[in-house]
Amino acid sequence: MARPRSFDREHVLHAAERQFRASGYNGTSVDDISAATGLGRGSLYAAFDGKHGVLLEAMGGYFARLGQFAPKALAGPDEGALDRLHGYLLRAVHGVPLAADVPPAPDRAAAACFAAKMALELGASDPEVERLANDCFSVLVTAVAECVRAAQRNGDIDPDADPDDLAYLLLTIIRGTDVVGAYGHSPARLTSIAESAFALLPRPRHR
Amino acid sequence: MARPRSFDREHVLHAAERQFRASGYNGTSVDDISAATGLGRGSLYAAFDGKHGVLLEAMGGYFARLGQFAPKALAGPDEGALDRLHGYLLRAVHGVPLAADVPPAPDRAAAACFAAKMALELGASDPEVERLANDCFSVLVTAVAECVRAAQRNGDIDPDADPDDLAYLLLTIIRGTDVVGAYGHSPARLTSIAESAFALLPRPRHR
DNA sequence: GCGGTTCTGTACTGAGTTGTCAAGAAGGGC
DNA sequence: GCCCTTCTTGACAACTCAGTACAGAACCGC
Repeated sequence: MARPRSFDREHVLHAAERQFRASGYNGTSVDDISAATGLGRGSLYAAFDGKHGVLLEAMGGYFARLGQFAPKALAGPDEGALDRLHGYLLRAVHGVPLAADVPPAPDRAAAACFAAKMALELGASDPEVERLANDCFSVLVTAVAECVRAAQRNGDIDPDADPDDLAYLLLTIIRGTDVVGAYGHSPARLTSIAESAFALLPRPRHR
Repeated sequence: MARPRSFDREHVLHAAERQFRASGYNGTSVDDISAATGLGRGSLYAAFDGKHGVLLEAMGGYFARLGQFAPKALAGPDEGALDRLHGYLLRAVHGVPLAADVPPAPDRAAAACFAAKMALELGASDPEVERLANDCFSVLVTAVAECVRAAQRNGDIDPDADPDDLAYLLLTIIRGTDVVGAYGHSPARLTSIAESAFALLPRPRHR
């Protein structure tokens, strides 16, 4: 029996995420968020807990999104595992889109993994962000490692290789393209890096 | 016939670099720089051109430092090239030190490549920084590619592999560890990533 | 349609920010 | 030892920022 909220919480967090990813945390003011979301300051402070609260919740939403889409892109039958890995790698080096159906931002630095950008900007001075960011990374590592195991079962990747080590390495490469992309390199260069990485995957020895 | 400058320009840029790398660009105020360098505001604005000018000059110094030390670590006779590459990789994943004789910062995010941090934080909105950062990257890619070529001549790396592609990939991995390190992963994990990458280098096919 | 509760927008405060300026200090040439 | 030039210092004004408080609007149940 009270006035209902007039905004969509997820939509607001989405807009905030876009802003943070475009301008960084310290480069974004509450007024920027207010303008991007259309919400007044009062509502922002009531619904979230100020700027930092918005960041944490936006990162939480990002984490949930990753946890939903990455496994979906990588999980499946053993036969297609290597192909899925290939496709994932090729897509991932071009950034993380805001939503599944929109292309990543044209500015590659703004398309970089939200968690990566925040973790690198805020560093160890913000343990909450560091942990959330690491959670995002772990979800991806787990999904990739599972896909590697599937490819191994199918005889496409050397069974002696450690799937977790391989997953860490692949994710490190993907995060690296966030940085290399920020230097202004062309998408073609990033694709080339992805292909080089894929070509070096350890194949089974015989046959 | 005028009063000489009482501070060492390089020393000031060094302190500013440390500050920027620790707190990011937007997270660093002119007062922070002033405190870190011991210089007053007036001197800062006279000697450099405000905060942004200090950043550009600090990045210039960083670039010069890279251009001097990275080739020194990687260049040499063909025989030891693979070993040098291995050693470089193992060191690089733990960050870029402020000077050759000091260890990288304990906070891995603050030890990340200066250029990488600034490029990712400021993105395409600051073309000068983007270009300077890319210059830093290019110096490293060139040095690594040259070392790969030396290893190829020595029969330690598959001669069919493209040394430039390999160098891009290796540098992407190193930059990736800047991000993964910022997530809070242990140095041991970063070392393990470096070793995995090294193990996947394409070796010559027959013997 | 009325009351009560919650949401919304805006104005305000105090702290922190950048860039400038003027007055004083310091050193070299003569 | 004096003068001129440059450097240095600290203070200043204008502005932006984060967070708060208050007044008004909207909606639900009855």
